[in-house]
Amino acid sequence: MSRRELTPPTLAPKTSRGELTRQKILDAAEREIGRKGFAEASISTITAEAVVAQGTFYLYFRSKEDVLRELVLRMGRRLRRHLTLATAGATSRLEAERAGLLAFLEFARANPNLYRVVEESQFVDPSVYHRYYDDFARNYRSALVAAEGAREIRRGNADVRAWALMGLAVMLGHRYGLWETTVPLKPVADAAFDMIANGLERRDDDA
Amino acid sequence: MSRRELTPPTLAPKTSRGELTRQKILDAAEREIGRKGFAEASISTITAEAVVAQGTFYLYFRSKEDVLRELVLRMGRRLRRHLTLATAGATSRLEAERAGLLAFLEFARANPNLYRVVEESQFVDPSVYHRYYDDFARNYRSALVAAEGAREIRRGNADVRAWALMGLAVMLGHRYGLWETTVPLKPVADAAFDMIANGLERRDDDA
DNA sequence: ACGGGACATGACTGATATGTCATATTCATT
DNA sequence: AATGAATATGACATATCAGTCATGTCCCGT
Repeated sequence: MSRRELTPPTLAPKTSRGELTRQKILDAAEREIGRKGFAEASISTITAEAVVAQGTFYLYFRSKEDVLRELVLRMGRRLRRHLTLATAGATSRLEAERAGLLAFLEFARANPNLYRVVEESQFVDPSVYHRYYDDFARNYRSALVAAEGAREIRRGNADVRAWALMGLAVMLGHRYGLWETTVPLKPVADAAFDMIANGLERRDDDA
Repeated sequence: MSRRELTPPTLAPKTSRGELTRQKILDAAEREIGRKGFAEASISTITAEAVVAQGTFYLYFRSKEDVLRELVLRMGRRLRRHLTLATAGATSRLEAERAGLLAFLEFARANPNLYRVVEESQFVDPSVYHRYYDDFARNYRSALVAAEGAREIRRGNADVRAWALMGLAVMLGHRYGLWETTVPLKPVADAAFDMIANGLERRDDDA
């Protein structure tokens, strides 16, 4: 499809009016792609939804792929902010884990379109998708390593753990955030957290 | 795109020659879609890869979506067989868990194309994707419930656990099966299993 | 060895979407 | 109120692709 990366002809808006239009297009794209998927959402659908002309699109984006990349970054920023706020009061790594998991599920349910857009980016531009998760994984990893150092959690492979925990959250977000949109999220997060914290293996404490 | 479901004109092959051609097309589609993604893989690309004429495609499939559905089913069958064999010798649920996880990662690394096809089905036909995971989840759930009954594992929400474990495996399969294709899988599976079985929380046993 | 159902071909049509471009409008600045 | 840079328009040329169809080949059963 699009090959060259050199010389962005216009791209970044120079006035607040331009910035506003760019945002309108991004918002429309989020809705359109989230609803109908990347393939079905055409540039003309998006610009119609944004109430701008087709040509206007190419003032700010080089292609449909380009918008999607931008949307993945947007999702990363928003989710990060949301999780930071949600885990701010946590007094330990495990408390942060419990709160973060619930917050993630709530975020997924509140932002189904963005959620789908990120998942779809995997097939449109694997490198942004990769980077998206890598960023989260890096943070996650450091948090786990720190908690190990503070003797809050058992020692283990922090990398594998970080990715495993992300996968767990993503699937639950899918299932209970996008599919089963009515079941209460708290019990789900609690049940998952129980497994994360205590494991499946039976011990002597419980009957 | 395609709307009506009634009256399949030909579809199912009546001779072994036909069945062979159908398989050639399915194999080609698996490679093409796995490599280039659903959008980029055109019918003509697929038939070229399969070395049959374009029209032949429509003897056995109604659309590109149709092939994808078939490929998801194929993945389900193959993976199920693989996991059944891998966990056959396990003497407990947790042993099955450990073996199954490793087997899954190995399967993902050995079948990257099928793996991607399944993930992409999510955006082409959410219902098959949903069903695919639902089938696995149902089995998983019963296994967990049975293990609870046999007092092998702690009691808990089997549904949430099943989906959480699937998500964990899927993400690790992605990361260590498709992205990091050289790191040994055994340690990854072991590390993940350790978290699943024992949890993150520190206990009195370990120093 | 021939009749007929199954299978196979590939050129062609219609529909749709992308990205361009000549032209028009806005608006801050002078 | 004139200027020009930034922004906006929408018709259109171009490309691509899905699905059809008239025609032809294979091969089993008799």
